[in-house]
Amino acid sequence: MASEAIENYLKAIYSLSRESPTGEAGMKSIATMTGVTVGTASTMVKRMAAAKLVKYERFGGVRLTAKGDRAAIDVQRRHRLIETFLVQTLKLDWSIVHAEAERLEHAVSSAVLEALAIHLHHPCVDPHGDPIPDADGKTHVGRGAALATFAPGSRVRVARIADQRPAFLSFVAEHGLRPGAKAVVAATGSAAQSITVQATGCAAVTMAIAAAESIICETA
Amino acid sequence: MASEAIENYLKAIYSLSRESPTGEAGMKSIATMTGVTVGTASTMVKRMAAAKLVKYERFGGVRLTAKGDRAAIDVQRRHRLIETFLVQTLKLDWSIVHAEAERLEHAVSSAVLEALAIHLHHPCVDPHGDPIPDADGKTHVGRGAALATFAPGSRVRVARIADQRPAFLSFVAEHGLRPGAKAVVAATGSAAQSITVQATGCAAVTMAIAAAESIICETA
DNA sequence: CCACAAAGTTTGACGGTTCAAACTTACAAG
DNA sequence: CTTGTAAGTTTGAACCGTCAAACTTTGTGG
Repeated sequence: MASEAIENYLKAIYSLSRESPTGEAGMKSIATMTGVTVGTASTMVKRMAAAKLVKYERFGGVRLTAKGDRAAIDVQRRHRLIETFLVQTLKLDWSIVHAEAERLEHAVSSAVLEALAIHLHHPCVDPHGDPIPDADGKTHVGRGAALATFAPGSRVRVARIADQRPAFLSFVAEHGLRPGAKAVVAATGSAAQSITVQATGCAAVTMAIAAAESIICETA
Repeated sequence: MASEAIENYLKAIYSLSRESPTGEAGMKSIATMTGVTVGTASTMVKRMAAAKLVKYERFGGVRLTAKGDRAAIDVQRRHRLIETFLVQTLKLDWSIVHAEAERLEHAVSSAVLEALAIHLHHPCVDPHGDPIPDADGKTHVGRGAALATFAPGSRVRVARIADQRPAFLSFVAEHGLRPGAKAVVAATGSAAQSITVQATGCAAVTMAIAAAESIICETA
């Protein structure tokens, strides 16, 4: 249906508008996220508007239509199921599957996708703890807050890592902070903008508050 | 490396030149096989020649270079491993996996491909019995002759089905003639251009000699 | 309220892949 | 040896996705 390029714009607009207070995405950020110049993003968004995937007006923000939203969620389902498959079935490393899934997500038909879902027993989160929308596009929302918000002494369970960069994922895994792991917040140094945390069975690690923003936890 | 389009031309030229006495492919057949006009094929072959993937001169036949040959075999390996995966791991139907693999073969990286090979225990034939080249591009050749060439009374083992059309594959499967199955040639009607064969545990079936050309067997 | 920076738009161009249609070559049959 | 046909080539145009660069709008600090 939508071309590979369009699917990438959909993903970008989806995630940008999700974390914007206005619920709209700007051209600059769309361009940055898709790795393209602002002019290109502008051109493509206009094309997407013609295809009724987004709504926007000149110099105003970009917002997905219901159709665009559904399409974006579809891509997300494909992406996350593929990541799960790559880690679980093919035993590929957690830290690299994001890039691989990025290429494959545009090539899986829905027949293959559903067979994949069956093979994996309909998982509801991917290896990073991100929720996988079901075939109807509904997502089972997980609660949780950034590790940065917990007070010293808190016992937490890691739910999700909200940063796909391989180096960060390797760092996190190395210190035992994968989704599902239990940990204790040892100390928070507000002066040093840092937080120290110890996962069960691992050495304590100190990281910047900014990094801890990407580690989503629940009270254990 | 090579674009998706180019990979498709490579596959076409590879298989056409393989079954041509001269070892060369014609523009018309390349165009037909890739589903494109002759003019387009001509244009693209010229481009491939510039990229040293094929050798050809105006109004002469097209032949793969060593580099093109290697690239074509690579695509074939990807295609066949994916087909095997779709049938074996995802339990998709034998008769439809060809089309699915056609879309996926351009999106699997070599990391994913090798992980797939390991997961499948390095199979050497795909679900149709076609040999899967190894990572170095070497193919373990299987002997065998068309079912059409066996005399009445011959006991055979089906080795390979050399026709990917879903209807044909369904027909073959329905009569128990999947790769690996044992069968007996009951009769050959040279006047009716037909052959009757019975797979172990199935009813006998009569088909045209032309159809039996696509069923490759070995003496059992 | 003005000027300037940041964001957004437009335009012209390019590479890749495709088509239709006009044209050329090769070759076999008479 | 001519000629008709099948095969092949070329050309001009289109669409997609992209860029660079010129331009316009918005909104904010002084």
